[in-house]
Amino acid sequence: MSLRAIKPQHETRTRILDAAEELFMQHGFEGASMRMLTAKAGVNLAAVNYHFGSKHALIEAVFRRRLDPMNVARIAALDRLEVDAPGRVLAPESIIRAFIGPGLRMIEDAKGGGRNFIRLLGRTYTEPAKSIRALIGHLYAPAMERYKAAFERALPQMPREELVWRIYFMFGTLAYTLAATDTVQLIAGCKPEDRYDARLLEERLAAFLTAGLNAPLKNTIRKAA
Amino acid sequence: MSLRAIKPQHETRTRILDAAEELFMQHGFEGASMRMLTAKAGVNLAAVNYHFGSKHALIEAVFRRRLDPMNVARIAALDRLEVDAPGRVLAPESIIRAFIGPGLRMIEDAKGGGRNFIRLLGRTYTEPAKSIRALIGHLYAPAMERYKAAFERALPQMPREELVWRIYFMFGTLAYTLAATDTVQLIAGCKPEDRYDARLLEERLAAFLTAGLNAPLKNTIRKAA
DNA sequence: CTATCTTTCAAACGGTCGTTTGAATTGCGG
DNA sequence: CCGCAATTCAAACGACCGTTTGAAAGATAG
Repeated sequence: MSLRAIKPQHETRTRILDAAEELFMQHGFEGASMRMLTAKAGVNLAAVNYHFGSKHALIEAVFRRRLDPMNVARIAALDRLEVDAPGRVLAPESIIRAFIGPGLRMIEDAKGGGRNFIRLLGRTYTEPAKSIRALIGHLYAPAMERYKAAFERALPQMPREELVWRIYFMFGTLAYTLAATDTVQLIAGCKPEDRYDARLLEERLAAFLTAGLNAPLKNTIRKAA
Repeated sequence: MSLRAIKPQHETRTRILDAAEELFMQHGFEGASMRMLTAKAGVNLAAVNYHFGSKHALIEAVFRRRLDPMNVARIAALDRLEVDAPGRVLAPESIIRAFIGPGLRMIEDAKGGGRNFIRLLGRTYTEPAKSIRALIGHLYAPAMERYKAAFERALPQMPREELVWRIYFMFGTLAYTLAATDTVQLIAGCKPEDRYDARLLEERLAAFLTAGLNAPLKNTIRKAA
């Protein structure tokens, strides 16, 4: 009934979340101030505290908005694998692809904030603030449990302790790869337009991680210490 | 000539560096304030600006103190490999071990700040502040060049672009592994006392990274996109 | 002991932080 | 059109930030 187009019920909330996603990624949680953030969103300084309660609650909301659906998708992908091959043992590579797929698909969302979020997420695994690490761990827990169990079923001959470490290494590689923008000059040798070709990146990652996960078990591993 | 033991020429500098190393690791560069830092070091608030000039210069000094010798050790380890096997092609695993060795050895320095530093360093690869990422990249550049060349010589049949990515993945795994303290509950299944058994960790990492680096080259990799 | 240079110290600087407040504005069912 | 609730707004709050200052204290050489 007005000149302006429909005003969504919580447009202000969304504008704040979008601005926060980008600024947290660029400057970190402490480096991005409420004044920066509300200015970018085009809302009043007090709006964050009104709609979210505090800066910390805003951080939490930024993660929940994207991470919850992403982990739902991860679990769904694993479900699909198990339904399609009932009773059979899954190939480790399939499980790896099911896990990294949703993350890489979000990176293709170039203009939307999806790419920003993925980079922010990668950063956050090594965030100093304990409360934030705890939040991330909490949001990840359900998917993590499912995948850990799937890997254990797919690799019954591997010692549990070694498997936990290898899952950990895979997780680290993924996190770091997604977090890095132009972190190290190392990547200089690669064409910029390839950096976010999710299809190519998925192939490269899947090959690397699968080989790492299936690395031969030297007898020294259990013997040492 | 006094009651107190010898007062090293720059004891204050050292105390500040040690405190900064630990607090930067715990709270991040922005989260650790000058007041925290000087209180922990037991020096006056103005001491940092007097001895280093600014907080940023202190951050730089913290990195230089440990990173320079570490990269010297890395290059020396590679030199030793090449001298011991003149003319022969190095095994990729040897190169990997030469690179991760100095980092893992520093982690064994439990009571000293070495372990703190390694964890701080792992965090910093994904640091939002551009100036800090640039500093790290700069300090790493010489060692990085040498190792990249060594991998190219050791794996002449691998496409350069794919090799760059795999080096990148290895770097990420290492960084993340060292950075993580108790980041994700994932690691819950592993005995705490094993977490920093550098010998065990080196074996696990070397096996994982070597397998990933040598992963089979699917023909899809170059074809896609 | 004196003179000179280095280092330490308490205090304050201007600025920015996250948050709160109370009034103004808006949207909407009656 | 009115009344009420939800939202926006400008302004201010106290706290903490990194840095600077100028005087006090310590070390050193003649």
